Amino acid sequence: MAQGGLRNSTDNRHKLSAKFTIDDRKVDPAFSRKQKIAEHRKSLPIASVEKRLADEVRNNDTLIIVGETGSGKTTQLPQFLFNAGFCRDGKTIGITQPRRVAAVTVAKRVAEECGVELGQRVGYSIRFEDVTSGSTRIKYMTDGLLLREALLDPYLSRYSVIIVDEAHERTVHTDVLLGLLKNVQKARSKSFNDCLNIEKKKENNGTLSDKDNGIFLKQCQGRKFPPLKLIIMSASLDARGFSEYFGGARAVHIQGRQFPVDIFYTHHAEPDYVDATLVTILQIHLEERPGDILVFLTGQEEIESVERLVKERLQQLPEGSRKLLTAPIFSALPSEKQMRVFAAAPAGFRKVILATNIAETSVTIPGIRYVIDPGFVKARSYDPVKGMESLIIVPTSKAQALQRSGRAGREGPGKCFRLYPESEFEKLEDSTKPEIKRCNLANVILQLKALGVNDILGFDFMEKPSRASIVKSLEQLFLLGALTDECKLSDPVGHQMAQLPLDPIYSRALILASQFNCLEEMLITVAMLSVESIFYAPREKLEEARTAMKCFSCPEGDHLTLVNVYRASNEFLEKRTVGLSKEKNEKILRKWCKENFINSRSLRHARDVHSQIRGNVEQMGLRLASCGDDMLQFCRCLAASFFLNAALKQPEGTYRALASGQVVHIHPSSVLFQAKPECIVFNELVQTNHKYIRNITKIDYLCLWVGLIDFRFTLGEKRIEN
DNA sequence: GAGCACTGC
Repeated sequence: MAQGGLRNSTDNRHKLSAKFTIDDRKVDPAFSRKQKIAEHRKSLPIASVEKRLADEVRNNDTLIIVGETGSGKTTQLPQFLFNAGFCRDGKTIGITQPRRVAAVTVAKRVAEECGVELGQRVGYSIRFEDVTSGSTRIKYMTDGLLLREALLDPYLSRYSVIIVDEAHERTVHTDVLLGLLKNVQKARSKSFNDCLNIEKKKENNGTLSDKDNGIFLKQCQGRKFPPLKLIIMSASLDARGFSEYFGGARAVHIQGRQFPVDIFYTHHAEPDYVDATLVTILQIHLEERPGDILVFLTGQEEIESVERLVKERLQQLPEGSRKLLTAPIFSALPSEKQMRVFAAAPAGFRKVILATNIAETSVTIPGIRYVIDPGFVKARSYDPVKGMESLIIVPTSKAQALQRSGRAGREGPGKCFRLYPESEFEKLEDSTKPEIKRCNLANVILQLKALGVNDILGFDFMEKPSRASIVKSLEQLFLLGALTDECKLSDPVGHQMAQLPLDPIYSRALILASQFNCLEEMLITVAMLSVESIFYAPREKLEEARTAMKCFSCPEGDHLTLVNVYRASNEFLEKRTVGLSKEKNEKILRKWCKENFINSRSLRHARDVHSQIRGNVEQMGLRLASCGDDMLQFCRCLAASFFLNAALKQPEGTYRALASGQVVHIHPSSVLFQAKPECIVFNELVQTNHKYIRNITKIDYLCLWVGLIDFRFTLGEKRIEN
């Protein structure tokens, strides 16, 4: 099997692959591809420790693996465990990823390496897409999806091993999952030991006490669960936190394969990092050897302004030095435009990619040799007292700076220019604050309650959110009717809300809408509110975009405007695409979106969410009716669901949010930006330059009270039932 | 007068 011996060093890898490239011409391409894959697998740093790793997993119920970039841990470890017999008895190895793309691409790669069809032995499962079957033994999935699975199968009984990958990113889902897995692991070992004891007793004297029987039935339901093996994989060098959390679990380190990256710092702090960025881009372009540049900026506005400035400065250079192309990338950019960053620059040209932190982890761009890191990031934080989120620009952490510089060493040696002095680097936080400590917890709490965790304040989080934050979210859930006076999930409202993959306030709106006879409209509304920016207005076509938006705009506000967009897209599809293939359909819809300045990725996502949620509410038996032209009915329902987000106009034209008393401004993207009605409900409050409220609908002041009374009535009803 | 990045049976 190991022909030519196992070689790990980078040099050998290059020699081997070069040799096989030449041989390709003579042999069957499929065969040579197989050979190449086999050689690649053997060359990975992790390959030489296959047996050791399998032993470690066999001997430790929990294992922390620190694997540097390029170690091959994500693709190889599940295969090693499969080969070592961890899937006997039809059990599955589950690997979670924070992002959908990663789950899909890794699963495809591993299926190919195993030489099996995707969805058979190797598969993936993400929202809207399940490519697994009864024979799937290696299953890649998003961490959010595994959390949802736990609602149905609290012991996660089909899994023998669960691998939590990219745990260092510390997303909310990862953190909740870690706490949950810790409990599942405990419960499964207990059930296993109890079963063993009971079986021993049976063998010895054939009698069982009632207590034993109770445990046997309750915990094992007639079968014993084998202990759950847990593997936490992280790319951060510090495994201590994970190890301590899992009771001093063993940690192993796997070397990576990265090319060296030289780090440069400035001598002094830069007063204007945008200007410093500009100077550095041009300096690299004029003085360094060929290779593309990746620049990390904080947001769309900054990216667009740097792009403009680069173009201006280039005009001042001699003609021969102007061969520099800019390519922006950020999440809200339509996919067609995002694709431009992946296209190679024409011969003689250098490409400079201006990116948000989307390029830190989510997308990998080939050809990068230089990274410019001004050292800032736009981050979300949450103030539980004000109930307000904010998006503010803050310095990166050390780990983030490291991740960014690593982007220059994917294909060869690179350089990273940090636009701050080395002394400043030392002052940075080691790692970014986990998301769970800076977001609204209503959703997390609802999920935990549904999983049977009643004492949220006592839940064993790796890093516990503040008491204030937990209490605020409990209060919000109570006000929405999801929790009873005893802080238990209410029946049926709380259980229904937990079942819906939506923000609790949206779930509540859907349940109310079935009583207001406008569930059809509310379904569309929450689907559209659940996705990122439906409208896309590039700076250079702002006027055109505004005109396009007017066609959909509804005087009542943004919610019904979104409904109009959704319905218009539906009508368009029904008229134009009868009998066309799915691909043609997609294409023609993308064209329609472009003409109407709508982000087709967002609309597509909203359509997926809509069809999923419609299935959910139908299953719950909610009444799917339309209010037709009776806008008042819809607005009353909005008022009743979003009463926590009501605001009143003040004499100066600003608004006061009723729940928190804060002064807020209508976001300029709202159709009501100029109309300024007296009484409104809003979808979200986010502080950027101002405290902005987004997605707003005008309501009658009376509606708000009627809504509140309706709400109290239903709450009262619920109490009586309880 | 303006939108970091992810995710959900």
